[in-house]
Amino acid sequence: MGRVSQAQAEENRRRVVETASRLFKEQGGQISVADVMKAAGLTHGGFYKQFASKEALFDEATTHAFAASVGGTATEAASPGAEIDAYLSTEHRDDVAGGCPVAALAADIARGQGGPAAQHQYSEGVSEMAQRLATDQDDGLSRLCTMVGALVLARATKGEPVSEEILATARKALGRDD
Amino acid sequence: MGRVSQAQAEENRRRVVETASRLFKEQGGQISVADVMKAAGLTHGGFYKQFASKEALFDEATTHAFAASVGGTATEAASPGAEIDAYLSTEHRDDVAGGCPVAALAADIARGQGGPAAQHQYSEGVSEMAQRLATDQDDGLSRLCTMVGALVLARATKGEPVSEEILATARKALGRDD
DNA sequence: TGTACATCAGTGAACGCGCGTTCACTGATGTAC
DNA sequence: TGTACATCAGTGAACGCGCGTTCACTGATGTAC
Repeated sequence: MGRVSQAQAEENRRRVVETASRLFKEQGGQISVADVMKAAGLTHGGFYKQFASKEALFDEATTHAFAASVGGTATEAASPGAEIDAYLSTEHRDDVAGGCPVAALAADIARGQGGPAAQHQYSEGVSEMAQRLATDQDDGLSRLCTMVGALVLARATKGEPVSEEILATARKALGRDD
Repeated sequence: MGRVSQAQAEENRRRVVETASRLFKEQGGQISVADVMKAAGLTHGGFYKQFASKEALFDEATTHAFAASVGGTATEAASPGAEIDAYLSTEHRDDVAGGCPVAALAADIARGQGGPAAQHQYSEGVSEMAQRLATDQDDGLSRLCTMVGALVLARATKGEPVSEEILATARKALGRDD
């Protein structure tokens, strides 16, 4: 399998970043380069033709995750209230790979996975999301805390009854009725 | 260094669990058995004389972390309000190893680090902490979501101005003035 | 447009390293008498 | 109480394995003429 067209190479690269974005959210920095490449349909040998290091991939994956999040499900919601309902649904709880990067990447970012670039990217993402959630009475940050906290806790307690309780209570606290 | 007294052995074991509890909270499952043992002042060879596996240590460390949390700083607070202030302080943000296990272990528990026992333990811890935070108007779960979310986000954004903003906003949302 | 050749994305094997785990050994501890 | 011996917590070296990363090689792509 010799050289590949520039267009193909770019598409492969994009697919690697997108795959990495999903797998890093789902499994964190412990996912291996080989696993990411395999999931993207490639072998791991070519990885360093496209990326300087695993950390560099994490940085790009973080950027991608936030870009996809802003353009994705979150914004498509009909109303701000519907966005909250979607965020605090069992579907979102169960879809870590496709879900909110703020919630999924928090631990890895806090532990320094991916350089300062990723951390800054993350902080920007937090601020932007807070702005999107802002109302007349609230700057959005405290609503974001409740939403992220609820999602993180619901995921960690998944399988126990309290998991659904958490989502329901948070919805209520944010003005969505049961 | 031959055999050691039963009392000494028990104390060593306790120290390993306590050290592991701190290091797992701080660095998650990626901390190595050798690092934990070294931090406890032992060599890694003896580890399997005391524990069945790294996962078994994680389970015990989780139990220990919750026990220490209930008996620790959290409860010593003069009032429920003071507890919230302590929880949402920069000191707590910066002391992951000594801090709340609900916030620090969420990601690892969600990713299945440590068996079902650890996850159940964790869920119990969540419920207990929620009860402790309950008021007349609130069952405590939504307050817990806000607190955990704020702490997790403040840690992930540490070093950026938004980190302190998050803590302050959450304090305000929970009825603590600036 | 056609031909000759340089480029380089992707492959697959290999590297050093640190991991979780195992094991032969040590010698102070605990115990049987 | 004292002695002889079995126990076993801890040591340090070793194990197989998977990791991040490197590299020689391939051969279709891109380009110079």
